[in-house]
Amino acid sequence: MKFEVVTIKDIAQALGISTSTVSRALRDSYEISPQTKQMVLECAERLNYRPNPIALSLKERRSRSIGIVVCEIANNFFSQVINGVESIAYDRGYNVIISQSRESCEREFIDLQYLASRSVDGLLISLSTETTDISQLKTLHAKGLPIVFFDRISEEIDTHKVVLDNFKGSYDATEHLIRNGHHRIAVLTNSAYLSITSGRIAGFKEAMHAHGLPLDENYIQHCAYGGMVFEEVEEAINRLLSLPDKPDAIFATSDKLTTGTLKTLKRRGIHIPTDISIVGFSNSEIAELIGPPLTVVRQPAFEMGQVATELLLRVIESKRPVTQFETKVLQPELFIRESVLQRSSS
Amino acid sequence: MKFEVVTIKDIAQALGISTSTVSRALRDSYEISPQTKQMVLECAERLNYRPNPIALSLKERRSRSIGIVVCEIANNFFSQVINGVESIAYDRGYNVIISQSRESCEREFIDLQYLASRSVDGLLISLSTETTDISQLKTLHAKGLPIVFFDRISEEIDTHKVVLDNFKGSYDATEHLIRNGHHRIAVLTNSAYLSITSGRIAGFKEAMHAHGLPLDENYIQHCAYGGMVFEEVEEAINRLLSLPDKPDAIFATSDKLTTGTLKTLKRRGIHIPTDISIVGFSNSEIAELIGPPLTVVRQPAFEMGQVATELLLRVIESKRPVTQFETKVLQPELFIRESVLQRSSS
DNA sequence: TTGTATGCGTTATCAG
DNA sequence: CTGATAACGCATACAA
Repeated sequence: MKFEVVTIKDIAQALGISTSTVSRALRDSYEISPQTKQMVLECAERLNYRPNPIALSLKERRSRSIGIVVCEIANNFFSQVINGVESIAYDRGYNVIISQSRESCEREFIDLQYLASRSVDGLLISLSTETTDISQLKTLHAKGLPIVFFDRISEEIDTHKVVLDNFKGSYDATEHLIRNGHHRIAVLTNSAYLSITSGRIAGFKEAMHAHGLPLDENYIQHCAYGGMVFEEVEEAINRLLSLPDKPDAIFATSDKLTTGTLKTLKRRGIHIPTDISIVGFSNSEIAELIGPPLTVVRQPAFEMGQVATELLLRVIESKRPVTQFETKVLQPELFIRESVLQRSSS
Repeated sequence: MKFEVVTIKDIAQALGISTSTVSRALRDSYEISPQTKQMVLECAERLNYRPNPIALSLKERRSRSIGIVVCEIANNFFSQVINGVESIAYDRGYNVIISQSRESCEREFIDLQYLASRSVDGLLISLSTETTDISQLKTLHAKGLPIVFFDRISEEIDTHKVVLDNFKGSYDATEHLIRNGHHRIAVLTNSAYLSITSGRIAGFKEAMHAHGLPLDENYIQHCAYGGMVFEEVEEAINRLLSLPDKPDAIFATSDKLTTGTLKTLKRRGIHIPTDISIVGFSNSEIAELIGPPLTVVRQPAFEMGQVATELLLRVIESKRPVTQFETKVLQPELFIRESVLQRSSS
């Protein structure tokens, strides 16, 4: 009951020639006569022949496919990255195999194992929140698997990286709040172990410092699962709102955290920006649809996917082992909208 | 520079036994002595042996992977479906290969070709808006590839199908608007060629009819790309709002169309529900975050993915060709919220 | 209980 | 110019 497929052998048989001749004719080898080529091509067309990539992969030890591991595809930032990846990969004849870690290092481990065994020619990865041990990636990389990190990177592996200027994104967002008269700015951010977190916190702190504002560590809340679990956001916000000196603005440092913040505030009946001002990293349409259109830090996700893929394919297709690696830094953009209350500036 | 992998041969060599013995030991065959098994297993562990699925696929003509084609992953409905699919597939030892058609039949064609050549053991598909010719799918199905349609199906192929009760979803949504005193209800819907569209329109019409309300075809607007192109939604809404007898409510029949509607209204400064009431199919959080939380028809997307996968695996793993196919109908749920203005009922 | 030989679809090498 | 053969990694029918 398996479905029969036309192979090179069928063509050979139909034409009474050898498989090697067929193979060469199909690959347009110079050592095949025009007539034979013609004949084979026609027959292949007629029988609706399709080369079997599995057999090819086995033989060539390459699959013309690249793997991408993200924490979640139901996240605008990552789905935009994937679109960017596909836009480049398809043009270059590569297929993209998508895996989600769902922020679990266990799932990430399984995904990687699968992709590796699936003979992907290269790997794009943005680490899961949980990941602390990247020995598996190191092993794969050491074995020669080209890897490009994007967004959530690891410094422990020397390879191409594509990141956002997290510091600047946060600095700008924070400064925007400060300029509008906010002093008690809270930050909702990812696990401190994620590469993106430190830059984002540093940008925030630096902006506060530059404007002579005090820092209160209670105003910095981490969400272990980056907001994938809604309750953690809710609890973090609740902690912030029950501080003796309640914040007058919240800065959420990721798409998911921004959404979670909005959801929590909505549920609690807290109005933006009259009750509290909000700014967040966000690539989703939500930002535009929320009460007053939300001021957001927009990440060039599509471009990040493209750049990462370009780098990866460059490594994959280079003859010699690549030893010089770059870290590309992309610039986020602050879209200023009405979600920040303009107070009398101090 | 390719990365060397441990094969069954390496184990055999290391142990001075034959590859077949190793193979059998690894598969825990009854004809291998416990000592040998032990030895092989230990050695495999030590050498970090990983079976090569490519070789397996080639040999067994199966890949233990299933393909899923959706129009877009950046769509909550579909990403939830995918999560449902993965939840079942992983437990049963199958991997899921995700493809997006981006509502283009050309991309869909390429995706299918890829998945088929990739020897997926089965296929889950929700057709693209553009697709009218399903001969490729028919061919694949005729060749024995198990296929399960979900959401956007085709009646032209006799196989398992999982759909939503589109009629009921629309009927309920429309009736909810009517009960709140709305008479001039407009519908924003997908291409008439999509399987889901007719049921959704029929449910709307039937509700209107049951409540003795007149039908005006001008109130029914189709979006050729189902809202994937924002402009088409904008234009459709503009057409509706410039009708001599402006609608007092809009019913959007898909996640994407609901979002597009909200975005357009926001941009035009039209307020919900004071200026116009809105109800829509939606699985995204947006519904909860929008101005007044939006009344929505929620589709059991995760469940749909699960059910479709169960059916597909049943076909894949059945020994005899399956001839009896079912069509499962899942029930949507109407979440009533404040997005509909309560008028004095007529 | 274990080893040998064959084939899955393809291409590369080596002979003609 | 074309054909036979081996090899990619694995499982299995057959032999021992």
